[in-house]
Amino acid sequence: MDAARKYHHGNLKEAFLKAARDLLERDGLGGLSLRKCAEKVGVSHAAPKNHFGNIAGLLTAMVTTGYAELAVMMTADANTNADRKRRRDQALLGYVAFAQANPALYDLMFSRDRLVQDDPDLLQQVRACFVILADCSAELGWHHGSLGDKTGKGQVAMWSLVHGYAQLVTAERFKKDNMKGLSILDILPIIEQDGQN
Amino acid sequence: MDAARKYHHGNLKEAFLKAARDLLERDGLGGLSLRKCAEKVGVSHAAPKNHFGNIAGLLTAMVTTGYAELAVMMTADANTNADRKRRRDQALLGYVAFAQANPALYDLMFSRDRLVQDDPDLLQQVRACFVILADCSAELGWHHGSLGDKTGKGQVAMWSLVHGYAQLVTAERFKKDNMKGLSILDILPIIEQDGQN
DNA sequence: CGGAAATATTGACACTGTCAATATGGGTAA
DNA sequence: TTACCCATATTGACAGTGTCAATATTTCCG
Repeated sequence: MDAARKYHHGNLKEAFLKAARDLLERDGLGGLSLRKCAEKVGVSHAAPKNHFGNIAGLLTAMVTTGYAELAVMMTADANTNADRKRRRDQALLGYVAFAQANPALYDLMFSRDRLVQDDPDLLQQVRACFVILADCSAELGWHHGSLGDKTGKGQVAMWSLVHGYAQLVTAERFKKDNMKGLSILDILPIIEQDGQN
Repeated sequence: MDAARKYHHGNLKEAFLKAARDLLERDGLGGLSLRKCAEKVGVSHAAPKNHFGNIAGLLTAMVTTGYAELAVMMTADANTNADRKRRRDQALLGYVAFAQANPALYDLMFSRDRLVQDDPDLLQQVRACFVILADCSAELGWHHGSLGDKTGKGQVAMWSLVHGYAQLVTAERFKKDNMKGLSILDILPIIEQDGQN
């Protein structure tokens, strides 16, 4: 049997995820609904019940794929770049690029009340992204020159900085006034020690 | 005429803001609706139309008061503290304290699709908060020891760091694993130069 | 005092997520 | 093949939502 043609529709789950993603980026979170997705896919309005349970399940699944894509964006050319520092820069640029390419999805990825926060798949993908960022922070000389960071300060600082920057740079409200075209690499040297840059 | 007793209800606008605030922190954004607010206040379901237009107007007004409160939290003891550095620390602690005390509101304050983003009152309060943060960043020695920051790097970095930290520390998802009880002042020294701390 | 304006109510509408009941087709064991 | 079970999809219904037009009530002001 063809795996892509089982039963009525075939791969309805992925079709729903794609439809939801399209609607999200086109009309924003407010323009996304289960019934619109169902119409877009061409099934009845209650079809997603079996696959996602409720709308929080659909959004959580979509967000989970978002974290997976984010990890890919951060490690895209990890092989081609032998230089560790350049790899770190590319990871941070990839992070911001993902947020800018998918602003509504990125916002939803940090939503506090639309997702199933303890979903195992979601947590796994989130941790994968955090590990990559932790590697980035390991490149920096914390504690005023002494390498190594056993307290986690550096990881929290890196996570905070890049997430805060991504959130601000993708917000319509701050685009004109404050960001001034600064890239994440422009402000990164501030948290580096000893003039490495 | 008593200003608090005009017409049917009297100060319906503020009553709605208070009801919305209560519902938001109690039940989250998903549990907040115009009709619940109306029932809580004791008026009909279409009453807020005259004062806020639509629900985006109500949320925007509520968020605007949130920014005003945030500014107060950052400058609460600006007079009692003569030391500039301690004032800065108190401002950052106040910022995070506000986010932790009002997690749902803080999240809504950075929402991208539930607010009237170009509301003049909202923008004014946002800018007031940014000015305070800019003052905080002016305390730091950017550009590797040279004081002064004409590019805005420092302001963007400060805004990104404290917002990212506040967002992460108020997210259920990250509370256990990663934050490890670090305060904003713990990670702040990382973006300071020349071992000022 | 009387009209105008602000404010609140009522009723209706389309839209939403969710659920129970039902229908349909695939997979599998006899 | 046949018969059954289960996954999957449909239908219909329901309560809840924001929004609007029409209407009613109160206050304000000339």
